[in-house]
Amino acid sequence: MTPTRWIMHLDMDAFYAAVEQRDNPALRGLPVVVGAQPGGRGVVATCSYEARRFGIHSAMPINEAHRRCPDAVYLRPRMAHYLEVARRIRAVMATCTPVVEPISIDEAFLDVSGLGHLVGPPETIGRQIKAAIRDAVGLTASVGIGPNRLVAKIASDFGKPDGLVVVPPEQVLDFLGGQPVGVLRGVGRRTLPILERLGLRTVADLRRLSLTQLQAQVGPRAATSLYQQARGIASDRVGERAARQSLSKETTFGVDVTDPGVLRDTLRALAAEVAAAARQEHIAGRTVTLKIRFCGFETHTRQRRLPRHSDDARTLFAAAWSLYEAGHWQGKPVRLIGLGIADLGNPAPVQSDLFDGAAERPVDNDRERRLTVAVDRIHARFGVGALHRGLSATDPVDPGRGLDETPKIPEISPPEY
DNA sequence: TCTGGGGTCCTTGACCCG
DNA sequence: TCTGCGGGTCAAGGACCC
Repeated sequence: MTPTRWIMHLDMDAFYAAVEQRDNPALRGLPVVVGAQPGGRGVVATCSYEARRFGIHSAMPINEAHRRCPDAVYLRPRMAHYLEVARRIRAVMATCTPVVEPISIDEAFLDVSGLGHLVGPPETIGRQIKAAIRDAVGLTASVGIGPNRLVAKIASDFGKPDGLVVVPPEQVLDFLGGQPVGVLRGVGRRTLPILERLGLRTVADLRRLSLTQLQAQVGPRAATSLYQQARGIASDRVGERAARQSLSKETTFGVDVTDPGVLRDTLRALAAEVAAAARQEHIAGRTVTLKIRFCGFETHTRQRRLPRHSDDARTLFAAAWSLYEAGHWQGKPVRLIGLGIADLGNPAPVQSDLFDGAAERPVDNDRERRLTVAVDRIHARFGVGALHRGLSATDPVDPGRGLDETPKIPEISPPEY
């Protein structure tokens, strides 16, 4: 008989907001919203449980949150600080079990199957790790433990905040059956109304449908996934995260932009960021994607396949800019612009300017560095977002548009969170 | 309500080729 | 030469997640 696997899902409670409340006792007990600043464009990254009582939640437009609770404390995220706290939490997890798979900054799966004879039953393991995290960083975590990832994840959500829920194998069907269908992976804004229209509100309801019936409603892939999840069938593997498939950077303008010069400069800066990140990870992209969003949230993507893998900012920019020009969108107000690479592989040994007709040439790391330094200088001097306010992320090797000139700062607000 | 940023995966349609 | 078909690839969009 196969021994029971015990998979733990650990999720920090209202992580960013909890860190802020921990660091500043004056915020404790108050509604705290971390994300964009009210008045601008942006959303709630996370909020304290006090704020949730006003109906505020993650991903809600920040102005809607402000309408619901104007007296809340609105804070910008301090990502570097949260990452440091997360690093300490990971260190605690690593002392518990070597099999840890971080999912995001504030959650992870742990395989605790082998700890029974060392520590005790799953409840004891969960209690110990929660206490260790509280001792180390002064924050609460919610823990779910079950025979697989699906059950562990739903269990940790179920117990929030500061929860500890253990679901043994024999109770999986009962536990899942009472959950709303929305807890299943893949049931979101689109799929939920389809299921609700069929009168399927709980996972137990979903189990009444055959696989064929489900396929007719949501398509073959989603149906198979939902069919299995509803019966508690899911992976119990915990390990390394899958290799990265793509890498991208995008930015939303404070006010829609029509000036092609601003779009061009922004795209150039994004290409530099993507290239720098790619180089740091020793990867390169064969496919370049331009993402563009107009007013009204009309979003388009355009892709171009390069002759070879590239991590060169000029090559990425040239490809993306050619896609923009080919789109015939000139003059349309742009809300967001982004650049990404996919079809990842190793950087080609010799880079070339694939789109500007230049002969093959080695990577100009120094030029790349100068461009990055230039972006940093603009940010340091005029604040992060200066580029998006319309200040040119101009090529520092171009003396005609030097950084030491007094820049014009158009009345465009910086991008929100 | 008017919606960030960075991802993954899936579906669909166009196109090419045998 | 034309047509149909199926498979592979690519591009675009969408759904979803954190």
